[in-house]
Amino acid sequence: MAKGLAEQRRQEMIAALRAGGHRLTPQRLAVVEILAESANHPSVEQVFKRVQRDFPTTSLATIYKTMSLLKQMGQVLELGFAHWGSRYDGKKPYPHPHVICTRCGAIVDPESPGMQELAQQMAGKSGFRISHHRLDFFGLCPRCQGR
Amino acid sequence: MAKGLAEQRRQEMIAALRAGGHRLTPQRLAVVEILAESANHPSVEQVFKRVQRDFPTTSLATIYKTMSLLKQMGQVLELGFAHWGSRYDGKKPYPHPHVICTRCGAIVDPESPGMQELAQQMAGKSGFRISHHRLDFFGLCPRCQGR
DNA sequence: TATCATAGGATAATCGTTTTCCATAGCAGT
DNA sequence: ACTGCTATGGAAAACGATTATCCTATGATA
Repeated sequence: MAKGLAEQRRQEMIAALRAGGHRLTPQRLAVVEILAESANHPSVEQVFKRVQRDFPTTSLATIYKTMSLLKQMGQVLELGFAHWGSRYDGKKPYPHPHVICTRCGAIVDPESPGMQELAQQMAGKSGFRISHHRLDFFGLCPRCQGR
Repeated sequence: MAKGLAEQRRQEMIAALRAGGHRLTPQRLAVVEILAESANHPSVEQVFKRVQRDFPTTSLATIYKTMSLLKQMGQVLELGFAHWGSRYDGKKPYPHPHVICTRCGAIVDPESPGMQELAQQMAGKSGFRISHHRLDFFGLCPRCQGR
């Protein structure tokens, strides 16, 4: 929403790239800018097409590589789905709830009340008609914590 | 846990197949039995290997088809992941929280306190060391609700 | 500006899943 | 039980998103 937020995120991502010793190529800067600005959780394909507007020779592989790089630096959040492609969040690269339309694929961020809300309550807030949901926690099980 | 629960789920799945006008083939019955009994959220590959013990000529496609059928009848819950294969829950085929080990792939069902718990709290209960989590709601957005 | 490792581009490879096509076998109805 | 219709199983090809490969080009430093 706020213009300054996108700019701030852009700077943060660029700083992270610099700090990691990565090169600031035009393609990377383009991806960063798109991720910092888009509130619609874009797909790789969508980012690809937008980058192509400025750099027509860009390869899809470059987008994937850049996404992967930003992700492992914690600068983008990947929303991976099993049957459709992944979606990316560069504005809030930390875990937070999402409401997803199974028909058009729209993804919105409900204002997170602290995560201790019920599914039904979230449905009301977003105006979505919730059919089902998914709540996953990732980490190491007791057996695996011993390295 | 209880022996009777698996048997009950098996009966329910068979009844659902009958009600849907689907044939009770040996392969389907084998898949149903495995899903009703396994508490470890098996993958397609795991189900496949177990069915093969009884029916060596079984095809992987058959398992996929059967899983898909049971899923669309609401008799199994699919836990789809973007980068690894899907996992299936035939014991509790309705949305509920899962705790997943990112190292060994173990999946356990924490006793669901009503879903209004924080990630940190769930970590304590399961003994897992949570690194990140995922909370998704699926449904129709306002624009799509108008068919 | 010269150097050199890193990054980009094009394409092939990967992998879980789906589709295709035909032979087989459930499951009525006789 | 027997027959016949149609859904289902089996084998392999197709699929689609993502990843790897390989070579050239280009940032970043001195």
